[in-house]
This record gives sequence, structure tokens and C-alpha cells, in this order.
Amino acid sequence: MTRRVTIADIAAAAGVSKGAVSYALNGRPGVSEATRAKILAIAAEMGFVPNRAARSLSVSSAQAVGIALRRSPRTIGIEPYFMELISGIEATLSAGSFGLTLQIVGTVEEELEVYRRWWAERRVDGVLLCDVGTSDRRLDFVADLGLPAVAVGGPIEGARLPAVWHDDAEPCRDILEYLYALGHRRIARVAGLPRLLHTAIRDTAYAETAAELDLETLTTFHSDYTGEQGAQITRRLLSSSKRPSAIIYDNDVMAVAGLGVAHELGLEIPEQLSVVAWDDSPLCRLTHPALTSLTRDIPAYGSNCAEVLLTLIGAEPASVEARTFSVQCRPAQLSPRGSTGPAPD
Amino acid sequence: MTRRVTIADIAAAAGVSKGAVSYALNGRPGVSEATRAKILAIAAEMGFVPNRAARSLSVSSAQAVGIALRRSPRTIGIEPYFMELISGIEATLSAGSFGLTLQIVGTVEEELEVYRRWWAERRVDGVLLCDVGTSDRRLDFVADLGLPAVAVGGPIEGARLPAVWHDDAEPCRDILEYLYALGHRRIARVAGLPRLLHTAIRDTAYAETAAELDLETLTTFHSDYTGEQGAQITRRLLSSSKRPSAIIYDNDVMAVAGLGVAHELGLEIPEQLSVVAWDDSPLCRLTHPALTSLTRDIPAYGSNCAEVLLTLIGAEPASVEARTFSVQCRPAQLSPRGSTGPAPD
DNA sequence: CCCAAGTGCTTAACCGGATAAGTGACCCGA
DNA sequence: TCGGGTCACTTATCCGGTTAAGCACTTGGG
Repeated sequence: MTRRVTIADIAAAAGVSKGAVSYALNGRPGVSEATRAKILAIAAEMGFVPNRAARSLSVSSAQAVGIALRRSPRTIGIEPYFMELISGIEATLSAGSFGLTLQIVGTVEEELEVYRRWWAERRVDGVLLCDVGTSDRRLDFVADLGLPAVAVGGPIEGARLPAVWHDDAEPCRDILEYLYALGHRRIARVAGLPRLLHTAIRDTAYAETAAELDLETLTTFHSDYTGEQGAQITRRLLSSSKRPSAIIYDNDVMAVAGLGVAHELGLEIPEQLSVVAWDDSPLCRLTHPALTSLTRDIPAYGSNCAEVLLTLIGAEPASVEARTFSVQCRPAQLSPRGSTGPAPD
Repeated sequence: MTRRVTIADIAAAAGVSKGAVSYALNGRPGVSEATRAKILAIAAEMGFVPNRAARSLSVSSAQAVGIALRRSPRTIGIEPYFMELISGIEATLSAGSFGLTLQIVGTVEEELEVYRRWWAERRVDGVLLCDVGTSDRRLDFVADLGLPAVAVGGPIEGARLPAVWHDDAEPCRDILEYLYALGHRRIARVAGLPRLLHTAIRDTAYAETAAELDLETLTTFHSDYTGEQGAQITRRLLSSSKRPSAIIYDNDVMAVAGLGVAHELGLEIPEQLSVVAWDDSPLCRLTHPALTSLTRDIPAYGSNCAEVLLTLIGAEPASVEARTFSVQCRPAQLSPRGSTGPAPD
């Protein structure tokens, strides 16, 4: 149980003052190169690591960013998306020697309260807002608070904070045109929560493309992203007299559940039904047949978001451009696999 | 952009000294009840939240615990286990107003380095060690460091720190006896990483039970828990001349992948093959047929671990019992579903 | 030769809390 | 009436860093 080393210890060992040690360690002028080298050597030898609280108190920065996730404990694990996102975020943060603070909340009110507390406590220097909604109270809330934040999703019109997002419209067109080319005319879509921004964007894009092509029907059912609802909606869809020949799911979990229901009903995939999933996670390759899906690099996306947040935190408060710019990532690419094929006659 | 309120602000507003405010807010003697009430009222009105860094610096506690996960960014999302665990941990921590710091690392060396840094920085008051191995360098490392830690897994003989664990032997017997009762005599097992403690425990338990029952064969293949390896091993197993009539998987992801391979080979489940999965996540109910699996309450498990860690952090350093006790949780329960049935003749 | 500027370091204040020690005012009992 | 004890608060110091200000000492230009 070694004792923690402070700059006072180093100062004593080097025969200089605390101030000189601080200057030397932070690469600031005020000490000669010879002294600096000596201090650095002693610090390294003693295994010095600055006390985070002391530094935070001095420079008013926590060297940490926060994420508050609004999910139920039972369903949070099933979607690979978040862990992949967090993993990407974390990679960038730790490269910049920032920490990641995670909190799971139940309601928006709780989430806002968490942001307020983090801000007041100075526990984090900024936050990442996930699950951006069409009208999202959190955006103004954190902006009013003056808490640096980046929206993981967009684009957001009139935003007071940066957003990092993928174009969702293009992949929607890609999917529909692909299915159309395969001969599908009756298509169903099991969408996510309607209050989420990307759901709304996809809704519009699908509707527009469906109108351009001469599809017979494109019916959309909104769900809560869980396997249960995905299965339930699929069961209803496949039992109806006018069964679709293809179903598009807004996430991978519902697509897997839908595939299960198709098996349950004895349908051959892709001969009798084609299935497409958003968010290509390893989950899409576990099933048989493997799921045709829209591939995005989620860890890279997380890294992007974290980079923008770090820039924002480091930026001068005056630079408004830095606060409202938004980054558009490469749109998702369609990865055709075994779950899609020509429409039945 | 409101300004943060400090105890000096409250002191000025109440017409008392900083010290009196501190006593009042912390419920310590030293102020009259009338003054205390007045100070509390003013603090509440001004929306006071103590600066975390300042308090940490004074009391030498970070009010946070850390988790370092050793996983690749690409596969970290697929296993629901971790997110569920974290969610349970988080619930307990935030109830005790502790924060959770998460870091993802690549190697053991990095992980140890993270613990050392966290300790030196005083960024966390304690850590949770996941994926406990049969001979785990981390246990001694954190103990030597004097960093409070709880092992998420066990039991660990001669442990210098508390462990929270489930009995894994009993469920192993349950599974084998259940499959035996269904008439299965040729059983295969796709196990996890052999270096992990619970894999070793299960290895032993299966071997013992297999010896008691008069099973024809129980072959075990070790894997890395990924769907790829699960699929690959399953493909080999099912293609062999002496095909098992039942396969037990050490996690849900491999079981789902195995189910996919069985479909791919045209096998009827459960008529021709029975499948059992460990760790009943929502994933097990997405497939068709739904997977028979071993149900544990992972969020509750996480909560338990966090509680033990909080106790440990709060405990007097002298109390050795508190540092080495271990908590055994309710063993996993077998939840039979559609993926298991009588053995074929 | 002397003053100004620069170098290299020390000193001390500060961040925002916690807390030991100090200080009156008051009460009580001998 | 006076010493001792308690109460209610203030003062001052500390935690471990950062940083403005101060201070010797060197150097160079006029």
C-alpha cells in the first residue's frame, strides 16, 4: 500500500518549490531546461500522478464527460448499439485522458436532473445526448445551463449545440430501390419510436421514395424497438390476408425477432419473405439466414461524437461557430445477405 | 447560464461564516437548530450543490467507482450481460449518490495501468473486477495497491478481497439431469474461455455429473464466446458422424448462433437437436423456437456487487472480515422453452 | 557604470469545501 | 461572586494542485 506522491514530495526531492515543479510538469516557461529535466526524472521515478480533485479544483475542469441513458434495466443490454457507441466514445476519451461517467435514468425529468447535478458538481465537462427526439427538451436545457453538449443524432434545425449524425434518407431510398428491383411491391416497415428524430426522418424518406416508385403498399408500424413488439407486429403482418413480401425493421433486435416469427409460421426466408435490418451488429450474422442490413460503423460514430465534444470543451466560449456546427457522417451502407431475395410471384 | 453557488455565497446570504454553513449542511453539531434551518432554507433556495472536486480534495473520496472492461469494440455490444450488469450496478450506485466511471481496455496490462492511475488520481474509491480468471493477476494487484475492489465472480480461495458469485455447479447438474431425463445420452458443450473461473467451475461440475449419470459422451469445446466460434464449433459438431442430440452453450450469443447453424443444416429443433443456453437474456426469446436457458437476474447481481463495494468503501480499514467476505447469490434457474425436447431414437 | 530587461526561481494566494482550534456569551453550582 | 463548562459561532488551516506577483541575479546597451 504505497503512499500517493504529491508535487510537494517531488519539490522536496528536487530541492525546489512546489511552483517550479508545477511549471516543469506542465511544460510551461519559468524553469530552466536542466531543472525541468531533473524534475521530470524525479516525478517519473516516484511514479507521480496528479490528484484529479486538486487539479479540477484549480482549473475548474473535471476531465470527464457524461452520458445519461434513458433505458429500462431489462432491455438495455439487448441492443448492441449502445455498447458499441460507448466503446467508440471511450476510445477517443481515454486517448485524450478524459474519463467517462455513465448514468442510467428512468425518465426525462431524471435525466435533466442528472445534467443539472453534474453541472453544479462540476463532475463532468460536457455530455453526450443520445436518442435525440423531434422536439427535445434536453437540447435547450443543457444550452441554458451552459453545459457543453453534443447531440448524437441530427440534423437539428436552429440548434444551439453541435450534432453528429448520419444521413438517414439515402439508405432508406437504397433499401426501397433494392427491394423494388427484386420485385417487391408490398412492403411493410416496423419502425422505431415515433418521437425519435431519426424515426421521423426515415418516415419521410420512405414515404417520398415509395411515392416515386410505384409500390402497391408501404405500411409502417411504430414500435418501441423491443423484440416483443417486433415479434407481435410481425405476427400480425404475416397473418393478414394481404401479407407483405418484404419487411424492413428499424433495428436489428426486431429483425431477429421477426425472423423468428417467420420461422414459427413456417415461412421460407427469403423465398416467401425478405427481411432487412437497420444497424448491422454481430447479431445480424448469428441468424440463419444472415440478415441483410444497413451497416454503420457505430464505434467510429461514437468516436466522432466524442471528438466533437472534446473540441467543444476546449473551444473558446466566444466561438459560436464551434458550438453549433454539425458533422455529417458517411451514411449507412446496404449489406445484402441471405435474408433478402426475389419476391414470390 | 446561472453561476454556481458556493458555501461562501450561502454564508454571505445567511450572515454567518463558511464554517457554520458547512456544519449546517452536513448535519453536524456546531450550529443552533434555528440557524441550521435558515441555512438549509437558503441553500435550497439558491440551489446549492457542493463542488465535487472541492469535497473530494477535503475528504479524500471521489464518490465514484470504476469498471474497466477488457473487450474488443466490435464484440462488446453483442453480449447483453454487461449492459444488464452495469445497469444494476448503476442503480445501486446512484441510490448512494456514487458515480460510475467506465473504461474499456485492450489488455490486462492496460487494465492494471488504469487501476493504478485511478488510484493515484483518486478518481475512484473502488473498482469492480469483471471476468474473474482462474489465476487472476488483478486480484493481488488491487489488493497491494490498497484500492478497494470486489470480484464479480467466484468463489476465490484465499481471496484478499470480497467476491460476489453464483453457484455454477448446481445449474450444471440441473441441465444434465434434465437432458438425461429427456433421453439424451450424447451431449456436447460449447464452453467459454478456459482461463475464466466460472468456465473452470462448470467444467468440473459437468464432468462430475456426467460421471454419475451413465452418459455415452459429454464432449466440451472451449471458445471465445463469440457467435462466430459458436457457429463454427456447432457446424463441426453437427456435421460429424456421431452427432450429439443436445448441445449446451455457455452463453446466449453462441446458443443463438448454434441455432442458426442447425437451421442452416436443416435440422428440426427440438425434434433432432436440443439446445440449452446460459444467461437468459431477451435474446433467448427472440429466436424460434425460444431457447431453453439458465435464468439469472443479472441487474440484481450487479446491484449486489455494487452494494458490497459500497460497504467495503465505507468500512473501517481494520475490519478484515469486511474485506474478505463473499456473497453467494441464488443459483441460475433452468427455464425450459421450445429448444429442448425428447431425444430422437 | 548604471539602468532596463530578461531569466529562473520562490512566495503566496486561490479554487471550495471540511474541520480543528479559538472566542465570546451565557448558565450553573459552590 | 467567581470559576468551569457548554453552546454557537468564527477563524484559520488543510487538502493538492495552479498561477500571479515578487525577487534575486545575470546580461546587454547606451
